Parts: sequence; structure tokens; C-alpha cells
Amino acid sequence: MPELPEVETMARGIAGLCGARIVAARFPQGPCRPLAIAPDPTEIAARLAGHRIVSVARFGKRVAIEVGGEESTPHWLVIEPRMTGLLLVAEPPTPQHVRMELELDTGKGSSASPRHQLLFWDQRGLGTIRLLDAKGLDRACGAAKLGPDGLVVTGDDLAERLGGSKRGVKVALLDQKAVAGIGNIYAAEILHRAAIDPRTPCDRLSAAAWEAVARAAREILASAVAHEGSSIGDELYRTADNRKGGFQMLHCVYGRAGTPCKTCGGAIQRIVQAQRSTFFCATCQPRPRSPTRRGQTAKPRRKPPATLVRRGTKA
DNA sequence: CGTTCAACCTGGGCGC
DNA sequence: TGCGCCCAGGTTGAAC
Repeated sequence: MPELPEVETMARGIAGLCGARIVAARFPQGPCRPLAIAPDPTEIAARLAGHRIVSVARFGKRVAIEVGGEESTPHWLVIEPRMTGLLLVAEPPTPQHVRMELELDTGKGSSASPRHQLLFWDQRGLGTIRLLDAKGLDRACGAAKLGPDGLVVTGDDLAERLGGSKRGVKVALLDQKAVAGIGNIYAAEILHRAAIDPRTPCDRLSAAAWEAVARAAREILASAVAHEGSSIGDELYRTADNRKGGFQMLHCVYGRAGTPCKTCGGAIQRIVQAQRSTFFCATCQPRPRSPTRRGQTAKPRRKPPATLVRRGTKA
């Protein structure tokens, strides 16, 4: 669920809490095993209490909540939602998966909304919560860890970081050190828009192709942010105030195996790359032409461009 | 070194 | 109805 657009939506959804004072921080130890929390819950709670939320930022798929007091050094509460984590100001889907609860005083505690809270809810418990100083923040979210953000990535960025790789381009786009924020859903959508076969080895892509990938990434991610992310199927993902995202309606390939491509009508294919599903349209995203550069005899091309009898693949 | 893979978890859906 | 298996938006560190 949470890739760049969803995490950005979460961050925007809690930005209104800037200035609020943290009255208390709780890390419920329910029947579910606790997720990774560092330092330990007791210490985080002690260090958060009484401080204010100063700012909210996103680094790739992480949210960094800056907290500080008047005379204390700033710290950042860095939250990684991973697969099922959500930042909520609304009531949680289930009480037992609430991993963190910040009780807040916004100063505007009118009778209309007497109680303010910020929750981290995580069904599978793969998410993480860390309280870091400036150095720790840089280690966790700095340039050594995360590449350029997907909303602003350029063709040159991608070519420089991935151009020499033999990995399939879809697998490579999931590498957060190459470009930050792209996950399994948006990697598929981006390559469909760029009209590139997800299995294409990175070192076969031209500068123009990287430019197309980067442009598609910026456009798809910006559109997904505008639609507040994707809520698919099990409808786990919600905005901070408990609304579904809307971008799933605009998915062209993800989760659509066997259904007609919105562009050409051909059947969307599902394959597995690096243990994860990849969706694409074999017609709109053709395999790249064999690089018949000088001195290299053209390999025996695959024969039949003739009548392609594309059978609808069943799942 | 680059790349692959199992592991971390819960829960929904499916086939038997 | 129940059981076992497979699947899922991500990341890490060990193993090739």
C-alpha cells in the first residue's frame, strides 16, 4: 500500500498538527507482537512527552515528524509504514493493531473536537518507528540511503544510477537508492506509460528511454498524489482522516491481469520478477529491439510478426 | 562486487 | 465448516 503517493498523502494529512504539543505517547502492547521501535517504547515516550510537533516531511516512503521543545535539540520521529502501516487522526480500523498513539494538545481543543490524536496503525506489524537526532535522520533518509525523489527524478539521474545494471528495469525501479518512493504498483504503471517492457535489462536502455521512464514517473506519481493514492481490493489504505484514495481507478496494468489494456485492448499479462508480481501489456510495452550495432551480426530474430493470435491468458 | 532470496508478520481468499 | 496453501503495497541481511 504505502508507496510515495500514499505516504505523501499521509504526511499532508497530519501536517495540520504542526504546533501541537504531545501530551503523552503510548505504544500499546496488545496481542500482536510489537514492531521495531527504537529506542525502546519507554524511552521514546519519555522523550516525546511535552514536546511540540514542529514540522512533517516525507523522505521516500518514510514520514519524518520533527519534534522539539523550546530549548531542546530537534529530533525526528521517523515512521516507515512498510506494507500495512497508516498514520491516522481518525479512529483506527481495529483497536488491536494500533502501534503508537500520540495524545495531542492543539490549543484549539474546542468542544467540537475535544480530543486530538495521532495514531500509527499497522496490521502486519512490519512497519518501524524510530526517534532520531539530526545525524540519525541523515543516516536513515539521506542521500546515501535514498536516491532522488520520484516526483522530481530526471532521466540523467536514472541513467547514472542504473544504466550499468543488468537487472530488469522494473526490479531496478524498486531500488530506493536509485530513486526514492517507487513501489510495486507504480513501477508497473510507470513502465506502461513509458511503453517499456519491465524485463528489459537496464543496460539496454537508451538515454531517451531513461528520459521517458523519468517523465512517466514524475507524471504518474504526481497524478497519484493528486488523487490521494491507491486503495485497492482489501481497502486497507486510507488517508489520515479515513478516506479511500482514488488513483486505483486510473491504474492501467497493476492488478489487471487478463483484462483488456485500456490503450490497445490486448490482455494484460502477469509475470513474476524477483518474487513479486509484475503487470504489463506485451503490445504497448514491446521487448526492445536487439541492439544490432556495427560489428555485431544480427541475432536470429524471432520470427513471427505475422498474425498474432493473442489468446486471453487466464489467471 | 552485484544480484537473488528467505524472513519478518497478519489476514483474506481459494480449493479441497 | 475447517484446514492448508498462496497471495499482498516493503525492506533487510545472508547467501549465492
